[in-house]
Amino acid sequence: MNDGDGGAGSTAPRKRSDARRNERTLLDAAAAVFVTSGVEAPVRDIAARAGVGVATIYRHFPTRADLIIAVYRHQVEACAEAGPALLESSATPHAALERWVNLFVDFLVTKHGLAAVLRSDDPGFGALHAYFIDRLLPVCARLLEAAATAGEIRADVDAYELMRGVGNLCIGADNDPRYDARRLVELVIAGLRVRR
Amino acid sequence: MNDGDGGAGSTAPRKRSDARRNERTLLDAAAAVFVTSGVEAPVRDIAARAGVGVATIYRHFPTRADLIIAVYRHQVEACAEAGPALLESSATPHAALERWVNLFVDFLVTKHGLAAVLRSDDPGFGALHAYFIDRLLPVCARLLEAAATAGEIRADVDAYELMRGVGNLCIGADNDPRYDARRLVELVIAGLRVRR
DNA sequence: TATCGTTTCGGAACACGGTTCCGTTTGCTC
DNA sequence: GAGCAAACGGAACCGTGTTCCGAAACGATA
Repeated sequence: MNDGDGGAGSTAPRKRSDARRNERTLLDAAAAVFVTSGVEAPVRDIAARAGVGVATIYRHFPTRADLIIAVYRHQVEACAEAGPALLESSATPHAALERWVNLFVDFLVTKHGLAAVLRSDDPGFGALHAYFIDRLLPVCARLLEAAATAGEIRADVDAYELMRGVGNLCIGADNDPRYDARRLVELVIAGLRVRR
Repeated sequence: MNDGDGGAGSTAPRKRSDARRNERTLLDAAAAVFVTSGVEAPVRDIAARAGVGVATIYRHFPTRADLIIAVYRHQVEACAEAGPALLESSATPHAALERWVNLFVDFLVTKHGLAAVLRSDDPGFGALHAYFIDRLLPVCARLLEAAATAGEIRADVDAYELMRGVGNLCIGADNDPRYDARRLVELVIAGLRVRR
């Protein structure tokens, strides 16, 4: 949470320089390994890539979830911020919702194995699940609400359920040419529409 | 495939009695353990429950997928056979499709962890994936085709993609009270309908 | 029923990945 | 430069899947 150099200037003891350097190195290494081997790549691989010992990973990122969060934080933030922007720039709330969901799906399917781990009941990934929910659920809820208010979609859809469902649909969407998650998600979005 | 007592009387050397007994015992034990601990329960747990050594499991079921298949074969068969029956007994092909998909979903969500393993890219589960596809895909395709012919749904939906999507939606549907896979699947089915 | 060859068994051993521990090193402060 | 705390690295530990091999059980034969 606190990287040691910014902060509110309160009780942050500023980390040692090698610690900060390693943290950065680890993030880069993890990002690289995630691209080639997926987010479930062995910890040792990431450590080797970064040229550090495995314990250093655990020291900086107590759970694997923390590491994944740190690696993708920027992109998740961008996705979260895109919500309101899309709502403003789109012709209709439904269009905004659709575009936002596509953004989310594109993010998930390009990160090998991320969707699979997002819903994992493994307590080790609880933090990851929580982060995504905390950050994106309100955005999704806002879009849903706007579309429902505009009478474009059913009012009985729960944002959590939708996000969870979309996340699930993205699982394994890489490495299977016969399966296109985007099409299925599109089907769900179509199912949301009120029948006229 | 061949349990050693039936067969075409060709080259089946009839297995030893203890082997047959253990196979049955293992199936029962696995079924029991799957109910309480899910299909990803440790091999040792299943062996212990059956009162046999771990090697005995591997001897009878070379991969975990083979064991899972054997345990659920009856139910999968029943699901497959329900397809044509529903098509005949339902008012419309679309109704039959909906009911069949619900059957499939009910099956998946009541088997802890099965959906998660069904789509797994782990080669060890390839046989499981293949079995489900082999057995159920034609049934699903038939229902889709009938509904499409009747003009009730889009004609551009691929059966594989639908099954895969439905399977994905069922992942983790147990142990999360906020997530109801049935509702999401319903949304997909609704999305299939042609807009009038 | 006693013997023997073969099948099957059981558990130890191995492989592999996550996680923790501890002696050593490094950076910071004085 | 000395002292101290933070941080490090890699060995060790643990749980799980998988394989190996000596022992036991089976069933045919005499």
